[in-house]
Amino acid sequence: MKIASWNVNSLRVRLEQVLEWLESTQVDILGVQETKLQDTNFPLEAINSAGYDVLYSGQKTYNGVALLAHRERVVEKLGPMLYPVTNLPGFDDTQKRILAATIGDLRIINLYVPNGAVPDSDKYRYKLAWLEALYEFLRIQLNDHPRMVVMGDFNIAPEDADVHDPKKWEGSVLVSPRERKALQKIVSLGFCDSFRQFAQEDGQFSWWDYRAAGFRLNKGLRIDLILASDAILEHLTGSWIDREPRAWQRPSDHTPVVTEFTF
DNA sequence: ATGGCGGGTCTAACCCGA
Repeated sequence: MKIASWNVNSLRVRLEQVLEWLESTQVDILGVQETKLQDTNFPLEAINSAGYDVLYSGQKTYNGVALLAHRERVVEKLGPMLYPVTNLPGFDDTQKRILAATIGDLRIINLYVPNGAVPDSDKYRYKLAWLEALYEFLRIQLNDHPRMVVMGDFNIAPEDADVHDPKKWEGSVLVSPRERKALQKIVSLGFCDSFRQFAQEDGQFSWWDYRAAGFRLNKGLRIDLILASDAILEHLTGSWIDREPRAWQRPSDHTPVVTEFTF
């Protein structure tokens, strides 16, 4: 089974790209971030017609997440998406950034972690508070669901190897020590960064700035991650970044990341 | 050092992202 995560930067603009990519890659479960759509405007029929069940939690203008599961390859074999969660428990937040669901005995969590603006700003403090609430949520969830995939736009590059120019980025938001520690704390609950479970070439990123020819010059960051819990570690068979959609006309600034499992 | 691109919507001397 192939599980993928893609920040599409407006599902309204990127819908055809998402459907084309799913058709060509045969990805089974996809977490989408930054739909930027109210639920009343969600393209439910188009996604259902493409063969996917979908859950979504959106708002106007900002944020918004969705979770797609292929009807024949996932839902009919393992079961429907159940027990959705769209908020971090105990964290008062109007921003739609999380969507969790259970498929069979697999708990899937799709995230759009706050950006954080600049270190020590209000948005940065919100990011750290959000990550702390996420830590508590995942700690509880792992007890009930040892088989778990946590994916999304983490807005954190875990290591300097995930940054095109670590010197230039040092201390900036997306790489600053406090947010990296918050991510490490979450991973330490019992996850691995699936991409790093396999030998990878240097300079592989999942986001490139639209400005200053970021993609052409490969000035990017790897901030889109798929974490796998220890209980499913043995089922990992591969993890990669598909750069192709970033080269398409009118692309998202993120490209999809994929992890494959034996189940 | 700055701004650059590309989404959004209150279409702007706009806001936001990463």
